[in-house]
Amino acid sequence: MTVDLVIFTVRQDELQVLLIERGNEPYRRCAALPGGFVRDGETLDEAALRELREETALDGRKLHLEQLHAYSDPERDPRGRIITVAYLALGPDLPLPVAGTDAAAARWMPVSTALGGGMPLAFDHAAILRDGLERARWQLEHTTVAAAFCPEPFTVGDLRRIYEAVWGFKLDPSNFRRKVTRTEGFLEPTGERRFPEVGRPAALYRRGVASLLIPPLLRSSEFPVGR
Amino acid sequence: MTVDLVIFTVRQDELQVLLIERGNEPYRRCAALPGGFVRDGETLDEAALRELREETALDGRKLHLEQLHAYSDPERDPRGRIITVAYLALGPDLPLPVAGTDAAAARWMPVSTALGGGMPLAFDHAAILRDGLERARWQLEHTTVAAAFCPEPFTVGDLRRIYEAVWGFKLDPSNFRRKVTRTEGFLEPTGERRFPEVGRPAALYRRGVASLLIPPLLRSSEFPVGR
DNA sequence: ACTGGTTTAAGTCAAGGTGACCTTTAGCTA
DNA sequence: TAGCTAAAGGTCACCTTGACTTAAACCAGT
Repeated sequence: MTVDLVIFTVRQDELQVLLIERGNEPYRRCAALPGGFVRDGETLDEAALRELREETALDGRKLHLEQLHAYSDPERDPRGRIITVAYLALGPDLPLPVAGTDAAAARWMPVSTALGGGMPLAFDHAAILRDGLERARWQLEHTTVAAAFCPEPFTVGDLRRIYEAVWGFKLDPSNFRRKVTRTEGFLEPTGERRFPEVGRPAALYRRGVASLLIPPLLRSSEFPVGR
Repeated sequence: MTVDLVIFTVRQDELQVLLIERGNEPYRRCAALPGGFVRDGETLDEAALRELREETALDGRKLHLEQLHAYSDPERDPRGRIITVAYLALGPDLPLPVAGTDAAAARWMPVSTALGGGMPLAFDHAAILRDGLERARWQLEHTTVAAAFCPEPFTVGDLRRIYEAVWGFKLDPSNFRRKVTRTEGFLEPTGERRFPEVGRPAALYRRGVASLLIPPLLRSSEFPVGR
């Protein structure tokens, strides 16, 4: 029984996933999702938080963490029948530990690269990653978790770039602003402003108390093709 | 490692759940969700289908079946640490097996009764049932699974009564019809009609190919209170 | 054959959200 | 000062929604 983590962040306007290089067989030196065996007396949530700490040195309290799915194909692990429960974690672009620690093999990688086929992932981790991506896109549409990607405080533009990175297409800045600012509890104004290199200063916000987006952010029947 | 099944149906305009009476310790003679241990070489999906067959004699191919959540509290089973993966199954009001079989202890029971506290459920099955109910309500709003509750062919009124039973409040028949008939791929007309005891005959439909409701069925910000 | 009851089906309309687009504001830089 | 950029705010046609009304189709009772 193991847990595996699909940890997403947005860096350089691109959705990235945290991968480790496996140090042991099977799939030694192959890229994989962080994870490991569940210990006795531990819940799955606790195991996911522990692996997060051990393998990536990220602070789980700063991340949105939710159970994704259980994977149980008897052939999924050559060592034998090992069921894994995958977790989805969303968080801001956090610093990774420097070399020398357990988690030194952890790397951020664009999701498009990881799924591109150039470097296969260990086990069924590619399928898990695809499921995680699908869930994340759905969550952005129907909940306010997108704010979990933004280090506080953040601007409406920061939030919009999260959506654009995860969904893979541009949004109208004006309509996006109207939508998120009118959604009660999505954004909590701080009163502060951020002065960028160029352009008008932007108001800064914190995450609000709302968690559901009703109605969803997009009402169009389909995402643009080729996303 | 076990699987447990939250099997919902709508009978007598009420959402009901399939419960069994446990024959073994622990929680002997107590009501519980059907389920059992996963066998070697079996996926979780296969185990769920097998338990469905063994314990309820329902045909899994006629049901909508999806993974719900994994429950892992070390204290959830007095026999020791047993992780269970819960499945949600939605189906029409199917006949249950007669006495004499393995599944004779299976009974449909209104969800409101099962969660009412009058008869506690075994293990953490009350919490699992609550999660299943929440998921089912969400699914009805955002997908077309409600049709899985209806034996084919069915009428728009049949479908509306499903929503009313699961959500626990009345819907405007006229607006409901407009919504579902305009949703491409939700309903597939058969050309037939059903002649009820009283009232105008209703057109009969089959399930369409669509699976997502975009936008969701309700756009109101909240369900009526006290649902 | 008519009337009343019941359910399906279709129509009306004001209110409000959406998507596309435009204008103004506020800061920086050359 | 002009020019650039991004934020912030405004306009408007179109569509959906929710509440409501009207018509249609069938049955039962008189």
